[in-house]
Amino acid sequence: MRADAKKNFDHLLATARDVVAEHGADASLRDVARRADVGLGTLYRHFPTREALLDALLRSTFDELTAKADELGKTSSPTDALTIWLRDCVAGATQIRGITPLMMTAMEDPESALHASCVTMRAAGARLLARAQDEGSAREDLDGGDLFALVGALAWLGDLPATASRAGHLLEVVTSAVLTR
Amino acid sequence: MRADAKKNFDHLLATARDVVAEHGADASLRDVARRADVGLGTLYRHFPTREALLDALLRSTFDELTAKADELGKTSSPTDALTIWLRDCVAGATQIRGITPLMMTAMEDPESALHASCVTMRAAGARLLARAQDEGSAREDLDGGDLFALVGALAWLGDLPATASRAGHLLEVVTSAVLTR
DNA sequence: AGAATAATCGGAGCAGTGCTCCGAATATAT
DNA sequence: ATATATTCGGAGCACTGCTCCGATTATTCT
Repeated sequence: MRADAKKNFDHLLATARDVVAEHGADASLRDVARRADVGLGTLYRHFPTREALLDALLRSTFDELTAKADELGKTSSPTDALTIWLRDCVAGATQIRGITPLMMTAMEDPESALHASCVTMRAAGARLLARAQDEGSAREDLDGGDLFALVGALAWLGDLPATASRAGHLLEVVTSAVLTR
Repeated sequence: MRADAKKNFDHLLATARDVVAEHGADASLRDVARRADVGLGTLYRHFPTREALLDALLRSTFDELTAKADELGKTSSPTDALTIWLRDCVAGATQIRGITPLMMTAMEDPESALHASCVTMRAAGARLLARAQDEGSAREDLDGGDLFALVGALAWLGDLPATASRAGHLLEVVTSAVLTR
């Protein structure tokens, strides 16, 4: 990678973080390029799709979440592990406003740049869920996809002004529905 | 209202129903006007905002839902009433793909054409919830807004291809969390 | 009936979007 | 210093929501 290319890449990423923090996941890509003092073509070469850009912004968060799932699976009780991980997961997805629809869509689209991260996270959650189910402390009629859907829905509520303030409480309610004791 | 105006109004509404069924709530309004063989200005005069158009499409459904809530409040047990109404409510909101974000936003914006309908529905749900709470069969730490949020989130899941098939089941899970026995 | 009027129509126009494409600029290798 | 391969940047296309206003037409009045 050429030196100037890397410079632009890094600068774009940093600028994108700001712009996305302000305007959410549907932020204008033109705006990102403008504020990074870079041509639109440059942005699109480094990040061919919006998903690619968002993936670059979220990759570290997502990796931490899957790592944390595995760690919790060893150090905490099945119930605690699920509770904590669900909370962190929702918090992670709430990092970027408006990303939940993209994540859910990416689940079914192998071409999406977000696909891999999402599938990995779903699997990590599924392991925690299975552990709790084996112990008898989680509903049997749920799978990893269901858990992911619930996380997405709760993160979605956290994004909306009308429901953001209650999202935390609703997370508790839903968690209590997943757990059987 | 002039005769030609009424003709266009009705025709626009019918066309909008088709287009929205195909492309969801973010359908191109230009497209609606085109397919109705009507100028763009005509569409915007009859329906100044997208919300106004969607409200016209959903008004009857919403009215039926609030009516049904009141009826269920008299004829069914608190538990049954809530269960049935939640199901119908989600089904109603799933009628138009992508309308849930608009509904949630409308809750907080008195200017929105959808505001009135949404507030009325929330109130209807709140009454059913309160009845169940009085009987001790619903969680005490929920209010009408929470119920509305949960309905919205479930309808949202019903809209997404990745989760649509499990939305029905997740509705059961959430319902069981709202009800305490 | 014919004319005056007021309501309605329809689309040009503006500012914005995502995305592509390619000539110009430039970093790197020779 | 020259040649080459990469990278740059923005013009351009097709679309969007939305406004505005001259032309058209239904209705009313004489």
